[in-house]
Amino acid sequence: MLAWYDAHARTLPWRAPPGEPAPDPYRVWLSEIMLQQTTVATVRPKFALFTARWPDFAALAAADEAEVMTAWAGLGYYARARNLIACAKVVTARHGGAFPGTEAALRALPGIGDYTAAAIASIAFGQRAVVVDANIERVVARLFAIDQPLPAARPAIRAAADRIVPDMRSGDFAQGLMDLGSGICTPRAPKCLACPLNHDCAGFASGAPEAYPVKAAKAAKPQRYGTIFWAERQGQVLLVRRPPRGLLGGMRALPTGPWADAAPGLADPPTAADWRLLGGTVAHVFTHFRLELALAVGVLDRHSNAGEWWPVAELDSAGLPTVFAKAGAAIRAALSGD
DNA sequence: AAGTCGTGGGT
DNA sequence: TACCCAAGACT
Repeated sequence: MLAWYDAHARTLPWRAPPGEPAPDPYRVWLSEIMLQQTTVATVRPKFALFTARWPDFAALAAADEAEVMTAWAGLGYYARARNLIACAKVVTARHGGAFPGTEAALRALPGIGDYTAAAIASIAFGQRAVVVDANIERVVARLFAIDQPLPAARPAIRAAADRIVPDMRSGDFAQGLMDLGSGICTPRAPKCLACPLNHDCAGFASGAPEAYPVKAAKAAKPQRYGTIFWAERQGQVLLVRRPPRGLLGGMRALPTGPWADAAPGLADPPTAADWRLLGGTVAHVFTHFRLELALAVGVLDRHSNAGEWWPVAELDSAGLPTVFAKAGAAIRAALSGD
C-alpha cells in the first residue's frame, strides 16, 4: 500500500508529498473539515481562499464570523463553518494557539469527530491512528468481503482496518487507501486489475467486488414547497439572516415563508407589499427532502427594517447558499425579461 | 441512535 | 431523468 502511495499519491495543496515533513496541522485540519462529504474539486478553490484570508488559527479565531460564513457559502453543511470558528477559538484560548497532540484531545474539539481526529493525528502528527472514511470503509469491506450491511458493519470494518494499519506512516497509509478508493476501488466498476491489493482482496476473489459494502435501502425524499419573497426597492433587495442553527443556519438568505407539504402561496411575507407570483418555480434537492419554491415579487416604495438591503447588482457577493443564489438568479432573469 | 444537515458531479 | 455518492459530525 505504501509503495503504491509513494508512486501514485495525488498532489494536493494541503498534502505533503510522500516522505516529506508533515504539513501544517492548521492546513490539514481545514482541508479535512472542508472535505467532509465534499469533493476535492469543490474544496480546492475554497481552501485557497481560506488559507489566503485566514492563514492560521489566530487569524481565524479573530475573524468576523459573518465574513467566514459568507466565504463558506456554496460548500454546504454550514454547521462545519460554525464549528470551524468555534474550534479556532478554543485552540487559541485554551491550547496556546496550537492543536493538542493526541487523538482523544482532538476528538473533543468542535466539529472534529472520529474520522477527523484520526486523520489529523496520523497525517499532521505522525501518530498511528485508524482512519476510516467512506473510501476506506469501501476498500476494507471489499478486502475482507464483509457481508454485514452498513451502518451495522461499521464496528467490524473498523476492527478490520485496525488490523492492517501499520505502526509507521499510518497517515500515508490512510491517504493511500483514500486515493485508492477515489481512483481504483470506486463504488461502481472498480478497476481491480490496476489495484495493488487485488491478490489480497476477498472481494476481488469473489468475482463481485462492487457488491461491497452492502448497504441498507434508502428512504424516499419527501417533497416540500415554499415561496421566495423578492422585495426590491431602489435597486436593492431584502435579505435576512437565518436562525443560528438548523437548515442553512446562520446564513444570509432570501426571505421565505413556511416550507410545507403543499404550496403555501403568499403566506407569511417578510414585509407588507403588493406581492405577485411569477410563473415558474425553482427546484432544489437537499439531503433529506426536495424543495420546490414559488417566486413572489414585491416592489416597495418605503424602507423596511425586516432585514438587510443588498444591491441587486452585487447579489453574487452576498454569500447566499446555493438554493437562494439559484432562486435569485431565476427571479432576476424573469424580471429582466429573459 | 436514527434523523438532520448541502451541494455538485458521475452514471 | 433520477439516483448514487462523497476525506462525517452532531443531537
